[in-house]
Amino acid sequence: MSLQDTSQVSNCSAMSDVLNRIGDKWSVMVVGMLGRNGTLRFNELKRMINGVSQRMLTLTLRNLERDGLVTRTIYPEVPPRVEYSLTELGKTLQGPISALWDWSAENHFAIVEARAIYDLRQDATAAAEPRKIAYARG
Amino acid sequence: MSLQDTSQVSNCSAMSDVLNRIGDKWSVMVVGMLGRNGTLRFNELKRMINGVSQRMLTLTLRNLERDGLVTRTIYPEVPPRVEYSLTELGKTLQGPISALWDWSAENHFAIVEARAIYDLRQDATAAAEPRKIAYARG
DNA sequence: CGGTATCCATTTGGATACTG
DNA sequence: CAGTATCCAAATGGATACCG
Repeated sequence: MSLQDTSQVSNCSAMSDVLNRIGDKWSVMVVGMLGRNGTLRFNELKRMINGVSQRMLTLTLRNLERDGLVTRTIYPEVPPRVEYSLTELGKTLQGPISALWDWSAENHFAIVEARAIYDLRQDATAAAEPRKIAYARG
Repeated sequence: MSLQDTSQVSNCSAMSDVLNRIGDKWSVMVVGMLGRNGTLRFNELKRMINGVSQRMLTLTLRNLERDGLVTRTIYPEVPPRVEYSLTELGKTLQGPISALWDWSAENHFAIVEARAIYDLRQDATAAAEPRKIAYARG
């Protein structure tokens, strides 16, 4: 099976399944952070990932652990310490995620701009229309 | 500003914003399909993307159009024909998306496997535990 | 510190019916 | 063909309180 073959319509369900996990915002953030920093504690991650709630971070980490992308190490101390890092599999995901991250950094402004233009157009055409539904059943 | 600099904590909100759009399943699928096939009609996309509803495909395409990633061309015929393709900006997203797609194809099985193992462990430890809550308020 | 449990508002998205 | 509109069930996720 050649490598180029991945461009076929097949694997659509695999992609779909994978995306359900790593396609979500928090997962990408966690992998990104762990990729850069190697090992992080729960609250370190929480502080670094802007806006994540404790609940969501916990869920995200559990799912990543379940999928074999992240390891969780508990140190039985008081107060407890739990450290997270990427597995070997998780590290291979770093490349694709980084690419996405870089793309975001490079093109975020273009997107924001495109949105503004699109919205202006919508407003303009909406205003140009002769008031759509009024008078119905009058 | 050097390219390596994107590895800083900054751009977290840009990434977050971008992920809200392209991090969702259907968007990735649409960009993937349009990237491969160049130009596609609405129902062609619908048939190629397994499981997408008409509603979701419409919403996804509108959002991608709004973000400047996809163009929408209407041909005033009967029956109507509407064609979608990637913009230049959209094409630059192809690289990152392809990388993710290839990664999915390569590692899907490893993930499924990891899940199975994780779930087995959970079941095992659950069974090993001495019945957690019972007798409370007895 | 690193969680879990519960509640509840909001969002999401499929199903269905209708339209130019 | 390519949508739009509406309804409604289910999933999502924040807030809060409590625990080892």
